[in-house]
Amino acid sequence: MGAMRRPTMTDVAREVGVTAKTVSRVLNDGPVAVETRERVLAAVRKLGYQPNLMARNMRVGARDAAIGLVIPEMGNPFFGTVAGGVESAVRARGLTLIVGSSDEAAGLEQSLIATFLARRVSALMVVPAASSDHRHLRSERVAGLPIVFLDRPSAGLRADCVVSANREGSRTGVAHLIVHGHRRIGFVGDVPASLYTRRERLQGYRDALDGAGLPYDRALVETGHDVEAAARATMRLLSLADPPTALFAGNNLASMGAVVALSRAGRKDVAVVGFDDLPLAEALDPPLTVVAQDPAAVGAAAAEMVLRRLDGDRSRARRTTVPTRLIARGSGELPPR
Amino acid sequence: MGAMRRPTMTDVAREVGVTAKTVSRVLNDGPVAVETRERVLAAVRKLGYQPNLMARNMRVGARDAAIGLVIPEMGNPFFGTVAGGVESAVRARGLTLIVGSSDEAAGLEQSLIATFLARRVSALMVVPAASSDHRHLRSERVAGLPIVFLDRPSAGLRADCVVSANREGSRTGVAHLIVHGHRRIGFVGDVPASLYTRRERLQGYRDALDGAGLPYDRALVETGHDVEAAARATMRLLSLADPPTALFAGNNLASMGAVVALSRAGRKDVAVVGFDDLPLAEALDPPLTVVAQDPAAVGAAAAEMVLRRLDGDRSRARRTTVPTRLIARGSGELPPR
DNA sequence: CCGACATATGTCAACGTTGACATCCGCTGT
DNA sequence: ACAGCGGATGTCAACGTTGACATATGTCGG
Repeated sequence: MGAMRRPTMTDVAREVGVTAKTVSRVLNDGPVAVETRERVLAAVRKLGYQPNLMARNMRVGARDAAIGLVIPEMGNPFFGTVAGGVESAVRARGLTLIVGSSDEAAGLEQSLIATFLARRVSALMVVPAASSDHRHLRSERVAGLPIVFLDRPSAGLRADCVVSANREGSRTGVAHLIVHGHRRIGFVGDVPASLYTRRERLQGYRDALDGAGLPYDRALVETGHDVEAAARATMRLLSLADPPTALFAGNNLASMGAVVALSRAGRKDVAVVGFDDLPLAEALDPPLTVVAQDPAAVGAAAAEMVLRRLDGDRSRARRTTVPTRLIARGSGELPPR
Repeated sequence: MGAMRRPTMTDVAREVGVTAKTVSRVLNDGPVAVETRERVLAAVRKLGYQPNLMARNMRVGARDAAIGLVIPEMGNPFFGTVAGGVESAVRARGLTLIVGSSDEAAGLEQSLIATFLARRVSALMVVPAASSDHRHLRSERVAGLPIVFLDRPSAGLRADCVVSANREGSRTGVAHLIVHGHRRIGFVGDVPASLYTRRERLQGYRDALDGAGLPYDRALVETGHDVEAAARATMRLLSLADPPTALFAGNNLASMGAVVALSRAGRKDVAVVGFDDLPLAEALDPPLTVVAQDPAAVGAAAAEMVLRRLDGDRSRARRTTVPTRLIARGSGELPPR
């Protein structure tokens, strides 16, 4: 018994002695005699028949009951949680979510989007890669395909988008450090500098400094995309001639890097506030104060938006902002020095 | 200009004044006059034509150039990293990975697999949900569809599978605690108790006890699937009449739970070894000793296996074990009491 | 007992693409 | 001049499914 062809409707039909159309009707709840229906179903089970969704979708011209989501990295729990939020919302409607990772590269993102489109997904959700451009999606939008961007807005395309309150959240976090007496506050941010979230959060940092009449010192702004790079960035800040007494970390990896670096350096006196919560934040010494995002809520909000669009909502593109929340645990309340 | 139909090959052909077949040839590098090719490509760009993969795949009868991966949870960085490992390996071959989450439910897993099959993926990779059964996939296997299981073996199906060295790794981790003088060691494990990784790791724990002639005390085995549940499990262990002096945590969430609980209880004297590394392990106080898995390697190994099968390898189903590595950082070397 | 009508099933074509094969053209060599 | 050839393009059918429409069979009222 070699590798055999997957059975088709016609095979099932032949087995029962009817036409493919009758099988089709059985499977689509059309009008079929009870007895026939049962024989067809029996044959379906016997042959292990599974309808070919591709052929079906092609015929009915419908889009696929799947929604494509593109995220920059699979391994980063932030995006994983976002995807989880999207999935539960989407699943509740009987739709399937298929996820792919762009590896933060515009080229991969575009080809991933192309394969999703070629698969005729019924909607597209995208966390844009750092330097991507979405002009190429204009024709899709015109053709009525719902497209929603998450965490970062689109470039070159008016479209729905759901983001965290980056600037406001950062301002609050940095202001918190200022209230506790800090005047030199380092910023450990994501890379590249052009990244939307990084720009917004840096802007919030500057807002807070401005609000307190403190100067903006470029020497206090460092960068690193992964944990180790962020740790090195932190070390550079600490070894400045006039080092910061507090750090603001611009995302989860930067927070980890800062925490790791301080721990290696044995510095428990440096105040830290991180953007985005960490699962072990409370177990650190001192426990980490954070500006918590709600990644699952970002995903869920974006999914709701997509579902509304699928239901025919044709209103203007809207930007939704998911609030952040300051959670004071200790590291952000340390006094200077 | 309303929502318009997506252009087909025929539309492009009409635009240029040739047949659809010629357009097809241009797009598939068939023999076409240079000048014709250029005019066709121009029309393709002008109309924003994108080939319909569904129709194409149906015609050529080929399976889709996509591989389906089912994981139990999107938000858990362990599975995210596994998926990342799979994706880089698969992408290197020009294949697309589509990921879905079963939410650790056998029913969802099965329907997710069904939608992948209906989309004619060319291979299936599955991290089985806790209590799933894969007999229903037998016909697919016979039909030559590569199926590889990750992290946990399949139930009711002989198939390739890639797992971590769970039992051996746990044995090593627990033996490490024993070497440092501990005789009462708590086990904080995953739930349900029937979960493969949980069983294997518990078995490794018992192996180590046996090896040292220590008794197995069921009161020392506690359980919790998420961080908070694991923290409560840890508290229960600590409040026993004859509490453990060390803890072995059976996965990343259990480790976090244990760490959080100890931190809340202000107990820095309890030794801990966790299965699976955590990004902040070294920044904890004391730094966390772990039996590190290599989730990306698990994903990569499974992907290699799938690619071999796709290349026609018809040899017997094989089980690959990815080794673990003990990383002593401090928490596992604390003395009893 | 006939026409109207409902129910069960069949026939055919079409969805967008490509494989198999046919045709058309211009060029070569003799 | 013409067979022979190779390159460019066209024609047709088929992939598996379902919509539109046709046909067969039975049921009922008058």
